[in-house]
Amino acid sequence: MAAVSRAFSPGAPIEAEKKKRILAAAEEIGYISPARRTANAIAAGTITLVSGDLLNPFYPSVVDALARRLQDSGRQLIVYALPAHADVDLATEQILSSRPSAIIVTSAQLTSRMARACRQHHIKVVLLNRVQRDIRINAVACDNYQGGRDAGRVLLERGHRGIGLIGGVANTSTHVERVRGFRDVLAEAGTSIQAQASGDFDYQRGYQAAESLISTANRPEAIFCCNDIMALALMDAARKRGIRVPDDLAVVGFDDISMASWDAYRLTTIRQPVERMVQEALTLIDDPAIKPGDDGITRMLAGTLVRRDSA
Amino acid sequence: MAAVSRAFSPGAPIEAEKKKRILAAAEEIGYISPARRTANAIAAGTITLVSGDLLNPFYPSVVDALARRLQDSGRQLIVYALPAHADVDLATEQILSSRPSAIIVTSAQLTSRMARACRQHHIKVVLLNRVQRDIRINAVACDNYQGGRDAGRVLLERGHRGIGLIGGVANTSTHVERVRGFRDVLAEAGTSIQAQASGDFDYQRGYQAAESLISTANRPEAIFCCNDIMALALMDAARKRGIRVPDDLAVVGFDDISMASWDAYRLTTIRQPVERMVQEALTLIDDPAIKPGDDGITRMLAGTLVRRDSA
DNA sequence: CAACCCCACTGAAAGTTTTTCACTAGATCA
DNA sequence: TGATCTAGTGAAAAACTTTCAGTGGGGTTG
Repeated sequence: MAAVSRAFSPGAPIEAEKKKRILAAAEEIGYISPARRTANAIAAGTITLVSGDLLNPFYPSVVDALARRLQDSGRQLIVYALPAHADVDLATEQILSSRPSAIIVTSAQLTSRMARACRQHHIKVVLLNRVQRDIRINAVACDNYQGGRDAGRVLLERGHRGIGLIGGVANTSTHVERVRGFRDVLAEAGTSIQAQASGDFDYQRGYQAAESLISTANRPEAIFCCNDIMALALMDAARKRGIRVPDDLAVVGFDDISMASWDAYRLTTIRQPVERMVQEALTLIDDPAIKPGDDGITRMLAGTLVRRDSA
Repeated sequence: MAAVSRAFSPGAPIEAEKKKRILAAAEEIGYISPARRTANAIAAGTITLVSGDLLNPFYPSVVDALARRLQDSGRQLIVYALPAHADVDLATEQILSSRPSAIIVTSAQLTSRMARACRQHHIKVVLLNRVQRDIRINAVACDNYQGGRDAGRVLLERGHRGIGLIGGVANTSTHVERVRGFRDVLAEAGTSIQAQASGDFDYQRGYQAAESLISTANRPEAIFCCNDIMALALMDAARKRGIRVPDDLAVVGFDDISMASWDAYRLTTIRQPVERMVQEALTLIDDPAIKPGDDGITRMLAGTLVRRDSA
């Protein structure tokens, strides 16, 4: 049928109504036009990474690890950079238009609309370094709760009282879980968070949050920062005021970005196993037993406490 | 002819020799199979970035800027991560197999073999932050020579004698030009580089190079580092030895990565105009007057001296 | 107001490309 | 050594796209 061919050729002259009916019928019987077939074949070797925050050094390390692994298996990595704090909806159309075999979302909020669209198109989705309870979706993350506990334990061990917290973006699992673990371990020791500020997971805001915490009369003796960038900002803010780390102020971060090991900081932090997280994400994607429509599987990997000099 | 169809279908059973003859004949008469036509159409909206050093924070800022711009024009960014110091040849096959409309190479050595292959396939290539004299190819770069001069001028202005240099990877234009500009401006002032070490453009090696320079009896009063990461390493090494910056040692870097502005460093550096470099690269790619086979056009953009506290 | 033209859309038919099928020749293995 | 397998083949069938010659509004002109 000529009309069918026309329905599948973008720009061909065909009545919108008829085209819609043809497309619907095609969907029904599972017909795929040859053009789409080749497009699918190409896209099969392609994985899209959607990242919201490439300027935080943690995420480039993810991009790097992912790109290398995909290259090893002859596949390609498409990178989408979202504006900070944006959810994925904005780019849904564009991301789906390339019909990748899978999408990895990191540092960004997935929406149920997008999740539905991906299921419909049989595209696997894996959240990396995020877990979302509102949507049933595959996810790989570091055990943020345990990491938060470890951070708390380090600070308690050293006998600190007056413990503060610099949080990240409130509605992210990375923030929520880390804080929950931290708070729980303090509670078990009969204490609690004395002062708290939000640093939005970035340096500038982290710096502001740090200042607000350490400029008060009874400033905390120890502060847990929900990621390393904010911890480094805190250390910078402390240095500026002549507050010595760790003597006057103990600092623990989370991620173990490369700067954390630099001499200027020597930050004690929880290392996320980036390589293994990427590997797990690809395992979820490559496992044929896991279907795009399946319920969410969450793979939790343990972080490692890295003791340096800041706590 | 069935054989023709098979010649164009990857994986179809056909003798290699026959396939080659068919493809050659097709090339001759300008025949393109429908499958390849759709493949080309898809690839037209795609640009491949080949990067050698995503772990240096300068390059993620390039990825970010590039991804955003491409998204705005409805295109996609494929990222290839090369092992450090590798040339592009390793990945040539894989990179070309996706037939992107253009390739942007940053922080990696292009080979003439790859350049030839791209020309053959009508794929535009732009070098970003690199210039190669051995190959006629389009390039966009910051004016590294002028940047080197600016760095030298800053150190001379402050009356420093005993000026040192920490270089990057020796055979890169970024290293060569920056050093040349730096050396020239010193020579014009009747002085020269007193001590020099190579830091390979990365933190660890930069740290080692820094130690070798500042642990000598008559250590330099001022050091120019060919990129920011090495400058930060130098500052860390200096701090460890109790050498105060800028009082005992002035430091100038190059790039203006985000950490350079952090309170721990406040590094004086030459800012590369990343956004404009990316924009220029895309202009070169999108300008239909510039053909893939053309001689290399080099667009040089001025860097900006950013004076902070380190010099 | 009717004749005319233009245009988007169409099915039939022609053209093109892919897939299937039946077969062959060489490689592999018990 | 014979059975079996595999990669490769042309012919034919099937699938798909493009061309072509309408067709029937909707507007425009005489």
